[in-house]
Amino acid sequence: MSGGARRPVAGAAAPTKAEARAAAQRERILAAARQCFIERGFHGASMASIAQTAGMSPGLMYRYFPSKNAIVLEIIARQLEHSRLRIRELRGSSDLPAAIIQSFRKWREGDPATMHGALFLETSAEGSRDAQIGAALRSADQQTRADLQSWFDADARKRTGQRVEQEREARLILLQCLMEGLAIRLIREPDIELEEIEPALRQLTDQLLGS
Amino acid sequence: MSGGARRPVAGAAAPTKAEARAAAQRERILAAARQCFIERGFHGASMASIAQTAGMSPGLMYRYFPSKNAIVLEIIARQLEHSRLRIRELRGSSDLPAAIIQSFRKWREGDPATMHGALFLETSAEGSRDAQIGAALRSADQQTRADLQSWFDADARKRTGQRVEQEREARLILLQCLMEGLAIRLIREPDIELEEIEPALRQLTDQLLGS
Amino acid sequence: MSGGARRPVAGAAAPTKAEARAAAQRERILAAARQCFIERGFHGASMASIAQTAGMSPGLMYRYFPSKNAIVLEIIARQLEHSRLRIRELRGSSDLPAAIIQSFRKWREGDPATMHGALFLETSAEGSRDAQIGAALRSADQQTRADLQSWFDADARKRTGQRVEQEREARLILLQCLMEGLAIRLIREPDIELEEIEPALRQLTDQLLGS
Amino acid sequence: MSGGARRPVAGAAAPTKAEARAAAQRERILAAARQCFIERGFHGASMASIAQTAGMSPGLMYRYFPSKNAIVLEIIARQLEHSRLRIRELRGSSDLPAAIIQSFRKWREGDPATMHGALFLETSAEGSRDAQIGAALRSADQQTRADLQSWFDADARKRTGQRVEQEREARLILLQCLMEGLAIRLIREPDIELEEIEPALRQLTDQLLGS
DNA sequence: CATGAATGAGTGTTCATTCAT
DNA sequence: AATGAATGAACACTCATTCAT
Repeated sequence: MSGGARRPVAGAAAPTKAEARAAAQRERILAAARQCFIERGFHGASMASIAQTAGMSPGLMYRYFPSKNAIVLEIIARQLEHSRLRIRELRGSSDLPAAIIQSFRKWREGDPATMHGALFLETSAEGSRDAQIGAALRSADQQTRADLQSWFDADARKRTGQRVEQEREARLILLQCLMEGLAIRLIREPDIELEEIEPALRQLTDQLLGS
Repeated sequence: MSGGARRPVAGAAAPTKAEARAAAQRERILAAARQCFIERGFHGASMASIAQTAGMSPGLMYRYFPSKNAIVLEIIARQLEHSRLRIRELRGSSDLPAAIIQSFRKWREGDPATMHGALFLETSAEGSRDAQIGAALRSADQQTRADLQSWFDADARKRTGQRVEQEREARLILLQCLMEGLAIRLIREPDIELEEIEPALRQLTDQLLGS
Repeated sequence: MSGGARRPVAGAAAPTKAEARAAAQRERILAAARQCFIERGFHGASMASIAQTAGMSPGLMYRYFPSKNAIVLEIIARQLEHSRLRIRELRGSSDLPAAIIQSFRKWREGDPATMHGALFLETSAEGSRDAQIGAALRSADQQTRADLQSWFDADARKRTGQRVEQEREARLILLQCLMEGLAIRLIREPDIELEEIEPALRQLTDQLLGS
Repeated sequence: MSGGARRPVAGAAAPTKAEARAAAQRERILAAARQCFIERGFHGASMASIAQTAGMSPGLMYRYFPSKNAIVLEIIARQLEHSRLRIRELRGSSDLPAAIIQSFRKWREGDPATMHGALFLETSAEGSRDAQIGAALRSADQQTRADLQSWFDADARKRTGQRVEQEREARLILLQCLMEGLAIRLIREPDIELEEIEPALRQLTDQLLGS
């Protein structure tokens, strides 16, 4: 990004038409791949099926991605970024549990701007085997934790009398556990009524957050 | 053992030598498959690699399991059973958070009698695509929830002044979320110090359990 | 051919270049399969051997046929069609036996436009086990019978009673043909009523054995 | 068979108990193999299925036959012998067509003492590929021809020109039998001179087509 | 004599990847 | 830029054959 324009065009970072097209093609491929991965898994989805879903030939995909694995990695990276943005959105909210619930609700409705549950699970599993994915996961988790941290700091307005002053880190981790655990729950039991668990969730988050 | 009756006991379950050997072979295969599945995933592990790990020829495995899928299902079934037993063990404990921590500690040390994290994740992901696995998961979840239920009932000794009397179900779900979320956490961040989160976890479980 | 419209003809059946190539590939595969089936049988011929004979990779064949069985069925269908056409050719002939002899001569010389003997036998055998092949055989037999029927109708001209003393050997051979042909018939059409053909059979055997 | 007893037992050719048992085992295997071959074909039937049908272990079969192919060859040899005996039975009959019909009727009912149709076809097909089987077929055909020869000689009694108007269908069927039977003949005896059978064939077709 | 566990080469089939067009 | 035909090394699975018991 830094160090000058890659192509000698007027202006600093204006993409050429070709670059814009290439970017659009990449998006098409990634959208198709995401759909196929959700439906059949990373291993189960074939390049041919992704190509068909993207409406292009298998060969063309190799102009934009060097391998299937590269597509997987890019999908994972994007999903992690989406997850992080989703956490960030919660930060401004004054009613945390309601915001969490609302976020999960959108997520469960298949909002493509959020990480899909099956991909979340499969990515986590793959991360325990593939070093590259594992590193990406740890990095994303650190960032997410930092986001939650600043959120806690902002939210630590007047809160009184916690039974014990605990390590912030621990409470952060447990909040994350709660949310990811809920994610799995909703995959494995799609019929859970989110409204019904909201009060209990509120209680827990109150506890974690402080008062 | 040799030269006499093959079933010298009046009881019902004395296995013949052949049956014992067959059972041992099945165990060898399952142990090898578990290891390969952990290392490479359900789809990534080939029958050849499992056979090699088990120290036998590929063809021989088909004497004990009709297909690779049957092995996968058996692995999943056992892992689910182990998960359930692990929950049960916690029930008798007087110090719940400590027991949870202890359980997770054993689990993280790779105790083969507990469900492996990567398998847990991959099983959950696969369950969202494969109907048979999905059904097994839902069934196991119901049983686990029932176990937790009875545990709650037993533990509902004198507890006073909850801010709001909430639905039991919701609290059960959230406890499960917390634990499963912690499972994922430990896969994705193996360096988390369990002792450091114990106090906060205790706080949450107290909240969920009642007082 | 190049540079212009891909379908320059007003007619309906002008194939594109790609379609023509696909058709040619299918023919190459079928020709190779036919040869391999003749040499080694339906079950004895492997996809690898067919691919090698066709001068292509095994994987490529699956672009044109979904399975080995589909190739077998196509080969059988074509052979049945050829058989039927061969019967039809005879119809116009004024000298039937000469035409039959001529037809068999071409057939024995390996004319690939006629059904190969070994395939004929193996198809008949397989038809007694495989329902799909069995149905194809019965259907083809019905059509052939209908063709022969119309031939009879047209050919029922005046016939005079030759009574030439012929070589014994020839009559022996034909008796054997009759019996073995009847064997095939009864496999392919198990519902034939033997009583109903007895008089005609008697006539023929009298002719063969007799004065 | 000649040259003295193989084991130093009293008497010339009296089989020992062991030999008798071995012969019985061979029969069990052959009977099971015949059934399996009929149901699934030479290639489709596995040694395991034959062993199960015979009620013995796969390994034991190798004590009596060196290979699966040896079983196939023995089955074929026996079937050819049965065919020949069947022809012989016809010889004494005063009413040939009735005897043929009767023979085919028994055959179709699955008389295990006669060659099974599917085996007949498959054997004929296999004989065009396997030199050993081909030679066996040619040898058996020669013998059969010789049997028919003597039969002709004996049966050349006075025959009168019946000229009954018969069912068309029956004549159609027999024409088809004749042609298909000829097809088999030419595969099993490629040296047959078509010209030499033309006159007799003409006679038969005239009979079939004619008034 | 008899078993059946064990082998390993072979089967039909799939699929990531390449490349001539 | 784009195609899709082509490859070939997997894959899951089968089976004739062997051999320790």
